[in-house]
Amino acid sequence: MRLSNAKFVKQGIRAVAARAGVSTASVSRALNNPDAVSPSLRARIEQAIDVLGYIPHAPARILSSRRSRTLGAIVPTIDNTMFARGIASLQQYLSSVGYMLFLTTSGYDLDVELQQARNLISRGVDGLVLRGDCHHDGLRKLLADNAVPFINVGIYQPDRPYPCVGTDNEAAAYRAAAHIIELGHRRVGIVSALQRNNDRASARVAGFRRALNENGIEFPPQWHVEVPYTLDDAREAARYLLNLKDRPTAVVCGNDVIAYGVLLEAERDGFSVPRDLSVVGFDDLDWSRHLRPSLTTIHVPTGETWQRAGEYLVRRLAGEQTIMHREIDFSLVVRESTAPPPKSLK
Amino acid sequence: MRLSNAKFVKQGIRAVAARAGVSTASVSRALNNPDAVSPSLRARIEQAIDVLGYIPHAPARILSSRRSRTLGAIVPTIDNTMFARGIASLQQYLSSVGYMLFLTTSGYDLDVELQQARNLISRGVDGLVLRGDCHHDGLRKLLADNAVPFINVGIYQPDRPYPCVGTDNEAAAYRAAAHIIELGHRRVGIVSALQRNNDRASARVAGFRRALNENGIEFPPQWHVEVPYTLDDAREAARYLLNLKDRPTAVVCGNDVIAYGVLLEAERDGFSVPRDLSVVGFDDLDWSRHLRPSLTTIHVPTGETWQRAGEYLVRRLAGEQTIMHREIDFSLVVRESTAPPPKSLK
DNA sequence: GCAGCCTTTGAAAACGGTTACAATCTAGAC
DNA sequence: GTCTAGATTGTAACCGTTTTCAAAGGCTGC
Repeated sequence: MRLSNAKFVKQGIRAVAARAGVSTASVSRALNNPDAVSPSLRARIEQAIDVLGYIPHAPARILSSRRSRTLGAIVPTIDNTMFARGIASLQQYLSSVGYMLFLTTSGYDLDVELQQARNLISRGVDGLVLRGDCHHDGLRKLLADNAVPFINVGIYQPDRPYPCVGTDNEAAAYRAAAHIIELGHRRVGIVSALQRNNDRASARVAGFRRALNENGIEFPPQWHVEVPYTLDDAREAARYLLNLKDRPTAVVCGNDVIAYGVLLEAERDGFSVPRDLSVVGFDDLDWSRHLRPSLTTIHVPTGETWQRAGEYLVRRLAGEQTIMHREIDFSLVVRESTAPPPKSLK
Repeated sequence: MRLSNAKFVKQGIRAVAARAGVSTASVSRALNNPDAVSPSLRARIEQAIDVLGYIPHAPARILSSRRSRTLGAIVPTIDNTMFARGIASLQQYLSSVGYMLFLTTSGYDLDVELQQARNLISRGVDGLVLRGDCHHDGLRKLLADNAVPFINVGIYQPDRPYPCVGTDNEAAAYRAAAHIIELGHRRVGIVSALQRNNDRASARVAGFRRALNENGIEFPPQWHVEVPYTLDDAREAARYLLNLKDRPTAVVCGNDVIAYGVLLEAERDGFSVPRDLSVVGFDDLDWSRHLRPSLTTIHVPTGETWQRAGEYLVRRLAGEQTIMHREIDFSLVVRESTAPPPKSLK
């Protein structure tokens, strides 16, 4: 049997309304648009809310209003300083504007990414933050079909029809390699992250290679190694490169973790950096300037990048003007790990 | 005007039902409890879902069923390897059992933590994962009032009436200090994390001190320094300790990042570790074994800890038997950064 | 004192699912 | 062939909000 008598309502907005002697509509208004109710009513409602310890039920709110004030983010993994950093900034920004963040991970698997996107859309997110522009076709269709705003973060691709914000990885990598070349190196190895399903990693490799090409530098294929995101793998790659009978005098790395691994292994094998070998990283993690030798690397403002991604979506959802492609500047930070090549190997 | 003719329903479960020629109840059943509908019906429904690209609307589902299959987690920050690790494990586990995770951060602020909890409860989470047992009184009340299951992770407190899972930080710290004492050190400095609103950090300090006390070792107050979670601060603390005219011969650290800072600064100031100074860390981060000298530290199985926290809540929500206090074993990992004290300073 | 306009408030219909309950159908027991 | 228990399906109320629409109330200017 349905109880229609308000006195019996024990919780929810109806209880607040009953207690304050107003309608549910007024309570809702007092919550969402305080200026729309008279001060006296508002005071009564606020008191009732306090007394009852009323907490609005977000799912009901979302169901009714068709807006969740929640964004979704899909990153390959949060167990990577760069992503953790970015997510932290994004979350902080979103919470400052009253939004929440639903965070999921894909493990660099495009199918999983699609699945997670479906999940998030099902959850009612207002928009999606994605990493890079390497996605499943089904994901693009899904986003289009459901009219979900999204942005690709960590890349800069002004020619593509999708919104993005990030640094131009290709150009940054080019800059890193150019630095090495300017120092006089002609024998340059590359240790990159895995390129599969990782357009950021591939763009960096492309940048390295373009710099070598444009300077007429030969690049034997065995001087390029791909490794996962662990120190052990990076060390192994370094060991391999350094023990080649025709070894490179410099190594450009896909990220700082790899560079650190190369640094460690070089020292272990008796090479002095930068005297015998120059090493360049990419990302400029916190500890890179503390290393001995400190690491020459590309500084990428991760926090800013992710915050801007959030800003883009929030503004778009508010119907404001937005910029589709936003470039975030990188910078080359020259520290101790790079120097001219040893005379003997020049 | 209300459209009652099913043919006009364009989306949602009613559209699927119309297309498959069944009731919404059957569609719901096919989705949530496939065995409850006949195979033929199920097939028809699944086909309709496919054709329409139907995605269930989670908020409606939550509203109606009063269950969200979502947990909330509040951590101080995700910009800390240990938390990132833990969250990653938790999330992976939850997704394997069909749960989602709402992640928020408190920045070590109890008021913010309370606010975030309110936020998460409002979002309809089925349970909450909290860090430690240092909470706002309002949070305890909130959890009790709303009957929200929760668990304190990263600590082990069998005497408290709240569920928890984690290592016994006090005992682990005791073990670390005992190792130093066993090596013969009598002059031991402590560089801990900030203890304010961080019961994990305080428990570690307590463990260090108990070990010193029980061995009758004097501990001048100026040998204890507290620092935030950055390399710079740790280095500054080390500089201070090492330049004391009466300097310690060993430093036990609240975590590996601090220990790394101490290592760096010691080397910079011309001290050789472990010959002139022994250093012990806590956490055993990935890179700790790669350092030179590699770091003696307490290994804490973070991933397992957080996964168990998830398991606890999931089981509890399923009405299964659960263990309220679960201890996760730590272990002392002895590496190169510890040795007997120099004879001259013994 | 009254018409007309704004502001404030309330009644009730959505929003998109789940689920209690009832209705129907099937098969086995007698 | 009838009866009954069990399996399958449908009907419709309900979850807790928002929001449309209309009604009521308060002012202004005449």
